[in-house]
Amino acid sequence: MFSKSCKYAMRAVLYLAIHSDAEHKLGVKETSEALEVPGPFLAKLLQQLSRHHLISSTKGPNGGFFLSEANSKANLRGVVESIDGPEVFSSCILGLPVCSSTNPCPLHSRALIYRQGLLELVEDQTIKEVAHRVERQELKI
Amino acid sequence: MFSKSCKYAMRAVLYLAIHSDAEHKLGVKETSEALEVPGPFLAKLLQQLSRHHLISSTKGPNGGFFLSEANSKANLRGVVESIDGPEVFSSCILGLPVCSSTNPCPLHSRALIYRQGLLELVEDQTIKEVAHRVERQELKI
DNA sequence: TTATTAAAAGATAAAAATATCTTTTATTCT
DNA sequence: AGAATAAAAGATATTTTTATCTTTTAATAA
Repeated sequence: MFSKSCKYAMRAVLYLAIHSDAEHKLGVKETSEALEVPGPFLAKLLQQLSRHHLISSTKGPNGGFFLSEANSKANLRGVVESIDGPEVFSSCILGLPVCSSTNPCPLHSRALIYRQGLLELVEDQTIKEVAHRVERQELKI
Repeated sequence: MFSKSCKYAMRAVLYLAIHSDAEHKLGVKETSEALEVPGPFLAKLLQQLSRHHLISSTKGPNGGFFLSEANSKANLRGVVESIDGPEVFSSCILGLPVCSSTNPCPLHSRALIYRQGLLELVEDQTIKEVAHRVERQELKI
């Protein structure tokens, strides 16, 4: 499914959505400890997300990572595509290099449906909305 | 999604379903060349499938891999679970070690739906049925 | 029963993903 | 301006996955 990196990234983004804003930034250390993921590795992922403008960051004292208003109004699709690449939503389920409706693998049409579900999963709610649900329902991330 | 190994395995099983039976067994070489996958690597996968009785094999002259009638009446789920493990259909989409309906991650309920689709994809037709479609519609594998 | 064939098993290697460590750069505060 | 802080960037290490190679075992056929 999604790579370990991608899962770390999604969880980190949700954590930032809940615990950070432009006035309260979070360091890698706090975030990685809260999520129990390797700190230096998460740092790389957050840097990558920041470069792609999916999260925000500043250096120096009181600096750190955070979600801007704009960031939190986006959905998780961008995060997934930034880490695992856009192909996760389109690549052939049998791994064929070319597989399309005109030239399909035997599972193609069914795979389309399943894949649509996957896309909706990360696309039909904003990060902010997911984060709110986590808070209201005390969900784990 | 599925690992490269798993994709190779599914394609090989379909290839065997089409081109082999108890009287016409196929060697690793022919199969790997037809599918353009690394031979020694495919050999390992086929051995594993054979150990799990998802495909059949015999040694010696005229030996090789093939699908028995029983093998081809099964579906692809067993193949996937044999290679990637049963967790592919149940593990948390965010990678949380525990994630259930009583203790869900924020994407849990939606992930259930998508995952159901994935399961149906490999479960609701027999290998034989898929193979027939490949032949009738000249699909690639 | 001997030679041959092909899978099974075991050992090794290469590549990719995951994880860590060090140095540099930007920012803030004193 | 200088010290401190934290991300950015770069280099390195470990683990897992993917791939290959060699030896052994089982089966067939001559």
